[in-house]
Parts: sequence; C-alpha cells; structure tokens
Amino acid sequence: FATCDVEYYHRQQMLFLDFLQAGLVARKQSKVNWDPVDMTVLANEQVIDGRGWRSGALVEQRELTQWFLRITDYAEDLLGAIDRLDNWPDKVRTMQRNWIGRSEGLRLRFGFEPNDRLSATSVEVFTTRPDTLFGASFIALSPDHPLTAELAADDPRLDEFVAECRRHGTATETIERGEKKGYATGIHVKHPLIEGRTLPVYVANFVLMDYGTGAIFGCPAHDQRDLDFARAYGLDVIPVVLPEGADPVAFTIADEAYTGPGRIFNSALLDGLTIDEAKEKVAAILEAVTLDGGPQAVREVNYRLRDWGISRQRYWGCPIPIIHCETCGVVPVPKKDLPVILPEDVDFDRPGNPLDRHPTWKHVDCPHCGRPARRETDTMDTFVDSSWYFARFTAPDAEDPTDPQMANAWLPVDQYIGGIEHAILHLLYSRFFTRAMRKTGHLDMAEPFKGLFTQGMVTHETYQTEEGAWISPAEVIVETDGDTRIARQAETGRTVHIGSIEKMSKSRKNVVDPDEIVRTYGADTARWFMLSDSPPERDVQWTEAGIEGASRFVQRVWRLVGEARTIRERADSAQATAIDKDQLLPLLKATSRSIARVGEEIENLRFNKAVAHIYDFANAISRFTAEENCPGSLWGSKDHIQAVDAAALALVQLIAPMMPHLAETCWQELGKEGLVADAAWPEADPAYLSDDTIALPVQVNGKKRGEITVPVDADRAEVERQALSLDAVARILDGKPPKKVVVVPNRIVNVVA
RNA sequence: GCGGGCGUGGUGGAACCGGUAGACACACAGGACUUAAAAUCCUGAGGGGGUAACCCCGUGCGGGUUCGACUCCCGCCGCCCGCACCA
Repeated sequence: FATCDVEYYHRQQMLFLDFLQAGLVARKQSKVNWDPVDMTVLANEQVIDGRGWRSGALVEQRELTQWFLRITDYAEDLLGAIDRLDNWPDKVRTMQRNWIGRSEGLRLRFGFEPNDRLSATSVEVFTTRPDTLFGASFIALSPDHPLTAELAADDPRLDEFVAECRRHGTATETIERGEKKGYATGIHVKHPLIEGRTLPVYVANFVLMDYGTGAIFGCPAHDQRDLDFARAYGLDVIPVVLPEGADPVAFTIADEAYTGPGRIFNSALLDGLTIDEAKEKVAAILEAVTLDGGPQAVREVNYRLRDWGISRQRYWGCPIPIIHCETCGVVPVPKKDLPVILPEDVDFDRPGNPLDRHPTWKHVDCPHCGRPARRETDTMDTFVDSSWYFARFTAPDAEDPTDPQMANAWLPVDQYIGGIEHAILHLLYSRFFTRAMRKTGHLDMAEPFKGLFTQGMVTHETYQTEEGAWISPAEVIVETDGDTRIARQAETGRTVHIGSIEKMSKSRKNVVDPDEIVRTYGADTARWFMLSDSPPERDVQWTEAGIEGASRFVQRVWRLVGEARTIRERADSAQATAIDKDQLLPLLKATSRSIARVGEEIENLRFNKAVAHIYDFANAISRFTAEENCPGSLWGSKDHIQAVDAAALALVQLIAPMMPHLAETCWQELGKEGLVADAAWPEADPAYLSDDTIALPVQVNGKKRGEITVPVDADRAEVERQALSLDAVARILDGKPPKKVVVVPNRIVNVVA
C-alpha cells in the first residue's frame, strides 16, 4: 500500500478534487464523541455529560465538520453487482450484502392529536411491515429525534431521560441486555386506518436516529423489541398475522413475537390477505391519502450503509486539499498548487491533531480573494489510499491520477488475494472508488477485482508463565513425554502453560521471527511449509515439526537431482540394452501425470494438493534412481537415463513456483541454460495420462469385497461376469443369483445380494 | 437475535458431479546401515476381534432417500466467523 508517498498523495488530492466536482463528496457537521488523546472520533462510545472515560482516556463531545464520500449513492449498484462477482467467495459476498443492508418499506406519516407543544403536525416513521399496521400500539421516537428535543424543552423529566439514554444508550452491555426503556411524552397520534384510534408517543432508548427516520411505530405482536417494550409499559399486544392452521380465537402472543408467515387477521380491510398482499394494499391506500399537503405514505428503500466519513484528525494521511475562507467559504486548492504536503516539524507531545496545532502550516491565503484563510487540517482515512492503488499501479508515472487507457487495458485485477479482514471495508471501498472513478473518467469499468481469494493466517501456540506473562516460542522448549507435551522456559527451566493456538500477534508473543526461520531453514523451506498441508484459505499452524519436515524435503529434492545427474553422466557409456520398456511405464506415467495434476492444482490455488502430488512424484522417481530399487534390466540403459532425466527436470519445474531458489540451483545442476523461471511449463504426454486397464472395485451391498482389473470401457457383461466370479462375491451369494448388479462403467461394480 | 461456515485417524489434511474413506505429510513403532548417534533407506499402522484366510464397527449425534452417502434431505449437538436494538 503506497501510503505517505508524496507523488501518490498528489494524485489522490487531484482525485479528491475531481470527486468534489462530480458531486461525490459531502461535507457534514455533526456532534461527535471525541477522544482528544487518541485523536479519534468515538461516535458510539459512552459519554457522560459530554465528558467521560473510555479505557482511561478523556472523552469529550465536539462539533466537527467532516468530509464524506457519497458511497450511499451507489448502494443499489454495489449491492446488485455482488451477484455477478462469481469468482468471489460467498462469505465475502454475503458480508457485503449484509453490510449494505437493503430493506424495502414504507415511509409513513402519523398525524398528531392537537397539542400546543410541537411545531410539526405529523411524525414520519419507516417500516418494513406496513401489513402489521392494525397491530400498532405505540409510536417511539429516538432520543436524538428533533421532536424529542422540542418536547424535552418544556419537560425536564424527558430531558433527564434523554441524558440517561445518551449515557448508556449505545454501550455494549445495554445492547446485550436488550433492556427497553421508554418515556411517555403524553402526545398521541391518530391511527391512519382506524377511525378514532390513537397511539401514545414514547421516546425509547432502542430507536436509532441514523436509520430510517429515527421514529418507528411499534407492533408488539410481530416484533420482538416492540413486544419487550410493550410488556414493560403495559401496552396492547394485538396479533394481526395468523400462522397457517392456527385458531384465530385462541392465537395469542406470550413472550415471543411471531415473525413468520401467515394470513392477516384482526385487520378489517386487510383480513385474509397474505403478508405481501397486505403490504401492497396499505402502501396503495396511504399513497393516495393526502396529509399536510403530501401523500401520507411513500414507498422507500433504506440501506444500512452510511456515507463514508474519510476525515481523520491525525497527522498521518493524505491532506484534504481544501482551504476555508471566511469570505469565500470552502475553496478547493487549485490543482496547480498541489500537492498539499504535510509539514515535517510536527509535535506529537501534546494531545490533539498536530496539523491543527502547527504554528504556520494551516495559515494560507485564500486562492480566491487572497485574504488570510485556513487550511483544512483533516487528513484522509488511509482506506482512501488503498481504494485505488491498483488503478494507479497501471500507470505509476502518469501526471493524472490514472492513464485511462492503461487502466482499462490492465484492469480489472484477475485474481486478488487478501485476508478476510478486508471483506467489507477495503473491498467495498475499492468497488465504490472504481465506480466513482468511472464517473470522473479515470477508468471505465465497475468492478476492480474479478477474482477474489481470501487466504488464511499463520497461527501458533501461545505460552504463558505461571504469573500469566506471555512468552515467545523462541524462549520455550517443548518436550514430549508419551502423549503429553511439557513446555519449559529455556532460561529458567520452569514449566509454562501451553495455551490456545492463535493468530500470531505481538500481544500474545506467539510470533516466530521470519528472519530466524530464513536463517535456519532458508526462504524456500518456509514457503514450502506454508503451502503444504493446509488449504490456503485456512489458517496454518506453525509448528517446529512441520518446518523440519519441509526442510527434509528440500534436502531430498537436492539428493534426487544429484542422483539423476550421476545417472546421466553415464549416458555416454550406456548401452541401448534391449529392455522391458513396460518397466519404465510407472516413471513415465508419474512424470506426465504430475505435470498435469500439479499444474491444475496450482491454477485453482490448491497448493496443498499440488504439494501432495509433488511428494508422490518424488517418491515415484526415487524408485528409479537407486540401483537396488530399480528393475534390474533398466539400470543404466539409455531409456532409463532419458526417463530419469526428464522426470528430474519436470520435478524441478514443478517445485519452481514454490521453491524458486532451490529450483534454479537444481536447474543448473541438471545442465540447463537460463532460468527455470523463464522456461515454459513442462508438457504432459497425453499418451501417459490414460490407462489401458483399470482396477474396478467390486462391492456387495455397498461394501467393498474385492477388485477386478478390466480393460477401460470393458463390456458390461464381461465386467459383471468377472465380478460375480470373485471368491468373496461368490461366497456371500452362496449359490443364489444376485438380485441386481449395478455396473458403473470405469467406476465401480455393486452386486446386490 | 440475524446471516455464513465447519465437524474425517494421534496430528495437518485428501476423497472429482453420490461410487475403493483416510491420498500426501507430520508424529509414532520396528528393521537396515553405523563403534554409537544423527542423517538416510525399508516396513507397519483407523478401531476392535482372529494364529490365519477373514469378520465386525467406523467421517459429531439421530433419522431418511439410494444398489451405494463424508458427499443429498430432515431434526439435533458442538465449534468458528461476520453483523447486531437497522424498525
């Protein structure tokens, strides 16, 4: 990731200005919870009266102007296109779908009963369940709702309730306990479809201001939260959805809301409809009703996805190229004045944003009117940097952010490999950026990454002393005593506790120093070990034994190559003896098959299987490189030498992607010019990829009882005859004819007794 | 709570689209080489029973579909991950 690179930041600032011009940037003012020590915005952390404590740090509320990228403009597109990312893991696709969180519903207005406390005459709610409107028994406003503020102005107890909510509102324990708290405002609204019915208006701690309209109608019978709330405040619970087969008279809600399918009842004109039909009908009716000069209901799609706040009050990051002028307002830095460069004489000793505190940096003249003005001191989130580097990389020297021709030629990235931790943020931001950059003409495609692969992490056991201090594997000696393992601290000899296997991290100290590994075993061994055994999407457990095993294989390849060379050196004196060529077949087949299989496995990123095939291949070769194992008549013949030579070369080429250093050395050892890396991938001889005969397992009642060897594509009757003549089969049949014989050509025979 | 995934020997893991479960490797045991050790090579091994040929059981648990199920379906149990008062 090319962060903190002036050249790159220069282009990123250009891009930001292009986005600004294209209407992709928003500037929002908001009250945020702010940690002046950590310099972070803690929108969701606990705040007590504007000043509170969070992990030892002082938290305060602040008015901040923040910069946002309008990712929500692309919510629908980003969501819909997920379906077409078919080379992405389902897990990541699901995570992105959930993150965007689309829900279809109705924005619906409830008119207030006459009162003299509110300026508005109606309140708007968002619901995905308009079908349950007849089950509504209350309205709940978010503590942060503007109407709540109006009501709190002349109601000190409500004011106190709101403060209370702010204190606990979003603290994790409150959410986990799920405790529903509310305050009855005394205000009522009219039910839109039931003449004369009114609903009380509450302020409730579980209603979020930043989703929907910040207000809901509660239908306790069919929503768990509403039910909990209704039970706590003695509100009506009116079931309006009847499960299939339930008795409308006897059906009641106890302490679990019914959210399943069914037919609408207790709902006058909606009775008997399905949920979907009822939703449609309510929408249609209320769309046509006029309230306060507009329709009472509007169909609306809501997203969980928020605009992307890119403002960071930190030093490290790309400066946002904006100047604030008292006269001209927000003025973009002219492109000719870019890049805006971070000052180097900054002071981190005191809390706060060093850019803001810097004595001179932020003071500039307005590019418009020339009067003294102030630089924006926010820097961009580093996710901005990582959202488009792949596009920049297609033309790293371009004056503009990209060279569209190059970008379009190279992109999208065919195969992206990264950790699952980027499933949402980085990968979603990059998808958004690609669309945004299409709008600004920097490239022309929607999706940046065609294929995605999420690889696992390297894990290791953890070790802890009796005092609970973490110690690193390097300081520990593990002994095995039968099936128990005892770990001791090398220095003191004291036993240490062997803890769980976790992702390597500094805090747990379960880290193995890569330099150490490379020094002891070499880079190839380390690489080989990581690729063998575990499928790449899964975590690999780093073990001493595992790396030893890998190291042994490195030695083994080297020995094999040496033996192959020795055999070849006798080529001149070799006799073209008349040999039984069939004896060479296993080696020839192994060579061709290994080439085919390993290639295929690598293509599909199944490196662990590629490794297994390579082991197989090495085993096959060694049967021909030692005189005592090799069929006698072959030894030293030209055919033998040729086959061993070809096999050794193939082996070297097959390991090359995974153990490049070893492979190059072996390549030279075998007398080849140039680099393996430059050589074409070896070709499998199709003649050796198929067999003339095949071993066919024979089952009786689904249990394997024997095996027959038959020609490939053998006649069904012949296969059946041979299968039935097997001793084991005949014994079980005991003279009786089989009920049935299933012959799956070239696969299996199953005799049903 | 919602969503997704996983469960196979002592261990990491194979098994294509329903067709020989345990490839390959690690660890282990026995043997060869060696004065000895290391390294290397050979052999063995899912569990149980049997001198043996062989038999029984076996992919988290319980059912089902099928000639045949690690694989498909239904119901549980356990673990992991993501989101989470989203109306």
